[in-house]
Amino acid sequence: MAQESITPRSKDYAQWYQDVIAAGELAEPALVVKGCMVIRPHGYAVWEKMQADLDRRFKATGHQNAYFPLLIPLSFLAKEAQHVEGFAMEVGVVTHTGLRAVDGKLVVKNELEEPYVIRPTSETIIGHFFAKWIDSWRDLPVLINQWANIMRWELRTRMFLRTSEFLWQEGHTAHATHGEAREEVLRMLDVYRDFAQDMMAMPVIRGVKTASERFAGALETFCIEAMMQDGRALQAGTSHDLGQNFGKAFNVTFQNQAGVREHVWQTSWGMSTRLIGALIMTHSDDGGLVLPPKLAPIHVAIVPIYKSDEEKARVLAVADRVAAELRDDGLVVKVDDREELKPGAKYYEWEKKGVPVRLEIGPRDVDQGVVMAKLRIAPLDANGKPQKLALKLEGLGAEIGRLLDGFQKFLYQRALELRRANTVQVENWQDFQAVFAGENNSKFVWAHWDGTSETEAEIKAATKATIRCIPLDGEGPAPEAGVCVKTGKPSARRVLFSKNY
RNA sequence: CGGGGCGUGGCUCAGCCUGGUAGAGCGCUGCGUUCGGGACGCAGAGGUCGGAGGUUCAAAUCCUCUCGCCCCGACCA
Repeated sequence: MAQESITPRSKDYAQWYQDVIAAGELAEPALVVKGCMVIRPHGYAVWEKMQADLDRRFKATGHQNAYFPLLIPLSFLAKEAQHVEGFAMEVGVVTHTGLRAVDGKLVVKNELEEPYVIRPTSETIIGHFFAKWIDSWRDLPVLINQWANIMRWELRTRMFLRTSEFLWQEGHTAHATHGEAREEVLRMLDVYRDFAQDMMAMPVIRGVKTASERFAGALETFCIEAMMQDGRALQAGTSHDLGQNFGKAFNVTFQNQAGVREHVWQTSWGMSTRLIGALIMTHSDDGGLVLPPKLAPIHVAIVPIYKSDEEKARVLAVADRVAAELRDDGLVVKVDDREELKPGAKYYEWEKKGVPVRLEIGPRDVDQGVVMAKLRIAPLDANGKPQKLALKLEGLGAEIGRLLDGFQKFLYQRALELRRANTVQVENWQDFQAVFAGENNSKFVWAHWDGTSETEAEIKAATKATIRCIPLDGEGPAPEAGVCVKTGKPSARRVLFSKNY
C-alpha cells in the first residue's frame, strides 16, 4: 500500500518536518507566490487557538488591539539608522499603482512619488502615530498590540519557520521612563514564557541577545529559546527594549510632570506563526502531528465501528450521544462517520492531524457500556501495542478531561526531559567543537564566553553554533566566573550556545 | 547571490541515452462486496509532457534560450 508516508525523523529530520505538515494538512507551499505558504484550515485553527490565548493574556496585562497600514513610506524606514540597516535587504517595495495593457501584456502604469515598503515590522509607522497621540505624561503609557501580516523577502524559506509573508502579533508600547519600559519588556517576556510552557507544553529559556543577534534599532533584545527534538534552538518570542531610539527618530515626546519635554521610552514584542513550527518540532513524531490538548482544534475523534446497518444505527446513536456530552464539557469532538474508509484508515488520519484522544465505539463496546480510548501518544501494553483504555460511559466527560490534562503535562515533561538530556556544560574548545561536529549535531551548550562579538563570530564560523542568549537570573546554571571556551579570557557567566533555526 | 537537482494527468514518478505522436502506482467518479489498525473487485474520467524558438517527414525525447520549483551554503522571527 502506498500510503501517504512520513519520512522517519532518524532518516531526514528536515524532510520529516515537511511531511508532517503535509500529512497533517497544516499548510502547503504557495508555489505560485515565491517564498509564501498557504495555511490550511487545520493549521490556521491551531493559530486561532494561539491567538485567542495570547490575545487574552495581552488584554489582561492592559493592552489594546489596533491596526496600522501594511504600507510604510520608504522615508520612515530610513529614520532609524540601525533599523534600516537591519531590514534594507529584505523589504518588498511598492513603486507603482495601476496596470495598462501594452502589446497584450499588462504593465505597471503610474510610478509613485515616494515608494512604500511592505511592513517588515511596524516600529516606524507606529512611531509616527505615537508622536501624534502623545503629548503629556498623562498620555502614557500607551499599550498597543497589532495582529498583522508581515513581509520579509527571505532568500531561503521553510514552512512556518521562515516564509516571506507570515502572521504575527507585535506589541508596541511607550512609557515615561526607562524603568517602566524595562518592566514592560520583562513582563511580556514572561507572558511569552507562560504561554509557551502552559499552552504549547514547550519549556523555554529566557535570556538576552548578544549585540549581533539584537533587533535592529533596539537597545536590548530579550528572547525565549526552545529546544527542538534535533537539539537545535528556536527563538519562540522576542521582547525589545527600544530605549528612546524610535522616540528620537520620530520625535515622540511628552512633557513630564516638571514641564520638561522628553522622548518616550518604547518597547516592542512579537510572536508569530513560527510557533506552529516550534510546536511540530517539539512534540510530533514519526506518526505525524502531536498537539498539546490546549492548542488542539479537535480534542476527540470518535470512530464508529460496525458491519450491518443494525450495528451502525446502535453504534452511531451512542457516538452521537457521547459527542454531545463531551461538547457540553467544552471539548471539540469529531464523529468520523465516513462510509468510504475503514476504521484503521481513520485512526491514521486523526493521528496525523494530532488529535489528542481517539474514541472507538463498536457493537461490543455498546453492549458493555464502554468506549475504547487511545491517546495520541500511548504507553505500550503487554503485547507491545499502544494501550487502549476501556472507559465507562458514565463519567466519561470527566475522565476524558483528566486524560487531556495528563497528556498536556506529559508532553511538557517529555520536552523538558529531552532538553535536559541534550544540555551540557562545556569547559574547553575541543569538547565544544565535538558537540557541534557534523551537520546535524546540536545540543544546548552552557559555556563561558569572553563577551566580544569577534569571538562570537569565530565560534560561529568554526561550529555553526551561535549564542542563543545570555540567560536571565534563574535560567540555566548559576552564574560563576570562568574563562572563555574559545579564547581563555575571563568570563562572568556561562551563555547558551546552540545551532538554531 | 553562489553550488547541485528537477519540471510528463490531482500526487509520486517511468519513458528521454538510441526521435515515430504518452504510461504506471496512488488519488478521483460510479456500482457492489467490505468494516475492532491504512479493504477489494469491476467500470470510468483525467495530460497540447513548464514556456519560446530551432533541427527533422516526424520532438516529451536532440539543440538554444527562458521561466519556475526543490535541496545545500551566505542572511534572517
